[in-house]
Amino acid sequence: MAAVSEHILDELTWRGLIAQSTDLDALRGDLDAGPLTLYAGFDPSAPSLHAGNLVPLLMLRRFQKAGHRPIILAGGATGMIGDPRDVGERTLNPVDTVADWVGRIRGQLERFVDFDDSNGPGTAAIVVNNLDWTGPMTALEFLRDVGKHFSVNVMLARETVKRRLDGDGMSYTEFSYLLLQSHDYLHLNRTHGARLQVGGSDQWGNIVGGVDLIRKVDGGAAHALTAPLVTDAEGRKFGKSTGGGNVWLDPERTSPYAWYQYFVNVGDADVIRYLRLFTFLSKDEIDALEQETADKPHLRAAQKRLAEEFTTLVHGRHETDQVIAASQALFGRGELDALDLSTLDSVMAEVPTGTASLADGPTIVDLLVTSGLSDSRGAARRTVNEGGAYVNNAKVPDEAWQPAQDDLLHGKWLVIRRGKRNFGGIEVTA
RNA sequence: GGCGGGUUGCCCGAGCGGCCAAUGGGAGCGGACUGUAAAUCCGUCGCGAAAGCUUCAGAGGUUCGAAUCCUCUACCCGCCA
Repeated sequence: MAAVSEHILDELTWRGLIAQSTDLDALRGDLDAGPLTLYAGFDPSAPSLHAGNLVPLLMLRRFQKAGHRPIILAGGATGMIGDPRDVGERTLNPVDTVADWVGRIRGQLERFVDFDDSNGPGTAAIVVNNLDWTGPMTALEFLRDVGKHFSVNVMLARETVKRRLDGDGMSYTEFSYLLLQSHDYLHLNRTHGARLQVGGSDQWGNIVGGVDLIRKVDGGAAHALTAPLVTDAEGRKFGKSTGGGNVWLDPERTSPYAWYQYFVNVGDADVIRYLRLFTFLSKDEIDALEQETADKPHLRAAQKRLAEEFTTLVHGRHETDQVIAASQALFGRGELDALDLSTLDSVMAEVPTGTASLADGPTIVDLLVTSGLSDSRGAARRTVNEGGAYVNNAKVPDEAWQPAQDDLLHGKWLVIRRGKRNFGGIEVTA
């Protein structure tokens, strides 16, 4: 606990979390006047949040720790419309799918803030769903009370809209997204006194739309603050650079072990920035890790710390201890057959596994597929022929290779590896 | 409602009756180098051991033979009403 509390805006600044904002001095004044209510919205565009969503979510958490009140908005209404993106018109998701996803995401969101006043009086978080106030609204109300305040001229000037008009075009539905989100801000401003909305920088236009609406309709002053979109040093969208696909919060989609491994593998050029964005470590701690990365990069101290902190935040301390132990067992210098059975069992619990029987005479190709390390037998054969297949850390160069009783660790496990760092297991049954 | 253009593998994008499982790029994957990093280089990249099988929005059809031609359906784009 820092003795002298740093101003939240100063902290966000050194963390690199402020991309765009309305008048920061005015915001600072409001923040200093007492607990400020702020919100961020999360649309159910998938059945789970992914790592990138955590930037604004943790931002709410940071504000709460600084004595302010966060509102988490689950986009049950906006999720049925879809925020326009550059690549083209979205396909509408079925209503019951959206409802299902809202429920799942809401459960994930709730884990990152406190719902009591443990961070100070008036800081208890609340969760809302914009479907609750958007759903009952009639089309006429929407057009008269909300639509009337928006100039199509201005809307057409938005970057995303311009790009879309140059490309595939855009439906009226997506074009209207801005109005829904703007109305959310107005609603939360009226009902909960929300005076700040935060989000990723891609949300800037939507957020400012709400600020303008509040001013026009109620004459109120509200603030906007966005965080930069997280990309790696190559400018690639965060979460897309390793293994393809997103890094999900849902442990069924991205196991805690995979999550940990993803962050252990972050490049030197990104790791310090990620520490600032995704952890609550102090500036001094991060600076020290930066120095260590510069001096002894091979130790990967910053990566390990990032992975540990971030995994703990998302999956809890217990899971994190498990995956760290598993990672050490698999990537450490020790021999796999030196692991005792209970350790090996718990390591295998963290990686993808399958079962096989020696009586069936499985080959290395079968093992790669049933462990889940290879998508198809063809891919598995390729891996073997490329010299990327290992059993118990010994290279298997022949696709016809079959395990023998002697190969089993503790009489039951085969540790399969594809490439340098993809581990899986086979539990051998009689 | 009318006319015209489009829908290709994870993404972008060639192909325009056989030589197409389908050029090219990106991503992904494996190897070398290293530090479970980056950059670079090499290889690979529908399923199948193979014969072969299933793909080019969907459904039919023409043909010895279709991603390529015809018909209908869905969706997208543009112009006109």
